This record gives sequence, C-alpha cells and structure tokens, in this order.
Amino acid sequence: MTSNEHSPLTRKLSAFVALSEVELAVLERLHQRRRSFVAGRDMVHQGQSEQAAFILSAGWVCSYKLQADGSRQIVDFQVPGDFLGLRSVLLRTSDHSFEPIVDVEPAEVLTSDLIEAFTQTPRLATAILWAASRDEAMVVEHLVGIGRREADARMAHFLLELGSKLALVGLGSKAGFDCPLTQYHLADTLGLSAVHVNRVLRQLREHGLVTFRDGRVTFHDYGGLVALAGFDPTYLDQTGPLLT
Amino acid sequence: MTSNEHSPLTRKLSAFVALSEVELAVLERLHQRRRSFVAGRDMVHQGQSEQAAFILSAGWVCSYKLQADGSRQIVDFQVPGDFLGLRSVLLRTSDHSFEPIVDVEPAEVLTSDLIEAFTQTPRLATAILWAASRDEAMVVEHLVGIGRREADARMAHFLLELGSKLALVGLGSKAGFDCPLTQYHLADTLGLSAVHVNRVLRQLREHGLVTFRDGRVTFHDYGGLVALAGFDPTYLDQTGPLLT
DNA sequence: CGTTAGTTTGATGGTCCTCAAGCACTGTGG
DNA sequence: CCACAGTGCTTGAGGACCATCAAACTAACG
Repeated sequence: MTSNEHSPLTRKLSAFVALSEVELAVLERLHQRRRSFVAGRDMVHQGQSEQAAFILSAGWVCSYKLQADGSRQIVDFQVPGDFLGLRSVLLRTSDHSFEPIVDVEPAEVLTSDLIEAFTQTPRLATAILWAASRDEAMVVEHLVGIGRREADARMAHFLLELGSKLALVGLGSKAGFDCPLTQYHLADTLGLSAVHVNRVLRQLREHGLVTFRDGRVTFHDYGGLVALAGFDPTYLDQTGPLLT
Repeated sequence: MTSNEHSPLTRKLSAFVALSEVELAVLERLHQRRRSFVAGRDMVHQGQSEQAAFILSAGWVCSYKLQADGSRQIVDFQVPGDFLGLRSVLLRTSDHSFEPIVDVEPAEVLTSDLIEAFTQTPRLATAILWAASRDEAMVVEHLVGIGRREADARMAHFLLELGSKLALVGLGSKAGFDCPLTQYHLADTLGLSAVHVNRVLRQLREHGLVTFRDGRVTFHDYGGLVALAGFDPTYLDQTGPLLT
C-alpha cells in the first residue's frame, strides 16, 4: 500500500472528489494498523459500544440485525473500499452485528485517528461522509424493495446492485463478478427461505438471465435483468468528480 | 410560542440534553417563519433539490418512497416535535416525498438559518443530530420488521412504536393516542393491502388487544401487544438527560 | 340525495414457507 | 483407502398467509 497503487477506498472516493496529494497521504495513513478476522465469526456484536471503525481493502463482510424470533436480516454488505462501523463510532454504540464472509484483514481506524484526519482534511471528511450517506440511502432503498418486490425481482435487483458496487472498485462488470456468498446469505439478505432462493436462482438461470454458481455471478442478459428488477442504473453512476 | 410554554421539539430535545437559556432562545427563533400546507398535497417531491427543512409543532406528515410498480412505501411519520427534511438539506437533494396527513403549518428553516444556529450553539446541533440519528435507526428497524414479521405482529409493533414517539412529546400514553391515519396509510406503511389491514385490525380488536377507530388508537392490553409484537420498549426510553 | 372517502366482509388463488429427503463435494480420522 | 460428518445445493409435497377481485355499508359533504 506504499506504492503508487491506490487502495480500493481511495479509488472509490476519487469518483466523488478529486483528492490532493496531502489528502491521499492522510488516507493512506489510515490504512496502517491491520487486524485479522476469520470467516463466520462476528467482528462486532449488536449492542457493543466503544467500537473502532474498519476499512476493508479485500474480502467481504456483512452487517445484520437479529430479530426477536431468532431470524436475521442482513442489512448491507461491505466490499473492498467500504468503511465499516463508521456509524458505531459516531453514535458511540453499534446497532448492527458484523460478520466476515471470508477471512479478512481490515485496517483498524481508532476514533481519535479518524477525528484527527477529519480535522486535517475537511474535504476528505466530506468525501467519506458523502459515501456513507450514499450507502445509507442504498440500505433504505434495499429494505424498501424487500417489502414490495416479488422474489425474482428482489434477487435480480440485489445482484445488479451488488454488481454496481463492485464495479465502482473495479471488481466487476456487466459480465459478472466473483461472489463468495452462499444461498443462505442470499436468503437472509432478501428475507426469503433458503429453499426458495434456490428455486428463484434456478428460474433466473433457466430464463437465460443470470447464473449464480461456484462463487461466480454471471450476467447472461443484463438488459433483461434490469427490466425484471426495475433497476435504475443511474443512481449509482457518478460519472465524474463532483468537487474539483 | 413566545410564552414560557415550550414547543414539542423543545420538549423532545430536553429529554436528551439539558438546554440552556441561550439554546432555548435559538431554538425558539427557528420557529419564526411559518408556512401552510393542506392535507394530501405533497410538500416535497422525491428528487426535488434545494429544499428547506421544516419543524412540525402540530399535525402529522408522512415521508414515503414511490416504487417502480407504482405502489408506495411510507417510510416514516413526522409528528409534533419532529424535524422534516433535515437530510434533504444536508445532502442537497431529497430522496423522499413528504405528504401532510392533515393540514399543517410547520416552521420553515432555511439552510442558512440552520447553519447559523448550529455554529452558535454546538450542543444544540448535537442534540438535533442525535435525535435525527435515533429516528434513522427507527426507520431501519421498522423496515427490517416489515420483511420479517407477520401482519398482526407488524401492526402491533407499529402502533406501539408510534405510541412511544407520541408519548415523548406528551401526545399519548399506554392508554392510547389520537391518530388521524386511514387504513390506507397503515397499508402503505406496513406493506399490506388495505383489505388485509382491516382484517388484522378486526382480529386485534376481537382479541381484546387494541382498537383503531374514529381517529383514536386505544390500547386494551398493552402487555399483550408488546408480547405479540416482540416490542422492545427500552430502545426509546431515554430516562433522563444524557448531557447536563 | 347523489358523490366520495373510508371501512367491512366474502371468495378465490398465487407466492412463498415448512417439512422432508436426497445429492455433491470437502475434509477428517481410522 | 474408505467411512463419516459437515456444508451447501437441489427437488418435491402440502399448506399458511396475504393479494386481488367484488360488493355492500357508513358517514360526511355539497
């Protein structure tokens, strides 16, 4: 991370704001402290307080809420380039749990480091909070979709949304993307049973739209999926820096 | 509003932070500019930008998102004491629409006024943003509940949640509260058809739990409702000021 | 007194859950 | 090398929940 090869977060923020040398340097310094977590073991528990934030450079994490009846709702996925637990830091307590999908080694960002960085470079703070707001809006959009769309449209929308997020950091395209999720993850994300997830995937595959198989999502008919999902591809397309 | 009788917002914020004389004065000054809106006519449209924020001292407003298929999802209700469109101001554009449930006369808060007030009294800013974060968390909680609970539990949870919000500003208790919503509003809120809303209400009434009738919600068995909904009453009970 | 908005009830059917069982693949230990 | 367990995927059958269609009823209002 010391070379001129930028981290996924840097790449993502550059889509919003043209960052200066100084800002890039501050951003890189936030990546210094590393920690390790193994797949399937919660990094943060719902209700925990005094939590640090993390920056994910590789691997996948999901954030979820446990329900009274024991089921869980996956609320969001963090992919390379995402901040994790930013809200926990700002609100001093976490209302989500975080579970690594695969083994990860995120950078740990202490509250004090974050505040220092924000004071030094307000434009960087703006960029980060901007990205956070965008993510928050996507969460609401996603949750609204769950209550309203039918299972196949939900699935199609989710896969397209995820593909867009990954494309922002260069990990996917309209052809497809690598995806370590199980069908159980999809079930908890979409509010469906695992059994029904499987049926829906089969249906989408047989209709020649998309294949989910062996850790890979392959789009066969991108336009068809967009139509089925009622997906609005513009709300992620930030075509250039908004601040120069 | 010039007397020693405080506005609902003041009352609500006082539950979080003990406000000084100066802060109270600044808060009252934000209430000066009044505007009128009639029931059922959108105040703000999804996608609109450069919007002011509003403070609601009386009446009800709902915020909602339109779906691709034409249905709508009501995301939140603003009741007396709530800020409205705070996020639109911060993000410069609105991703919700706002519709008054009854005729309302909210105070309009211009972006410049808000920023000025925040600079003058940072503690007031903290209190307002704190309240906003709490509301945001409730929105996510609510949307998650929609995908997971069954209709009767959804309804029970919603009515309890609403009752708690109203109790915070002195407009409700464990006995019940006045409620100008129609069953169509409930349907769009809970992601149910209006017909099914009616059936669920009948069922809850016949089980002696709660009555929704003639603009009034009456709790007959508060404990029973809490049990049915899996409602956690603590996450709203701010038993005293957190900052003194 | 017709109109409109809101509420109520019945009948029918689709989506999706639950229960149940079988298959494929991987890693582990005898 | 093979039995075994564990994890994840796949398919079938039956039924619950809730949407949709249809229609009647009430209250408010011009």
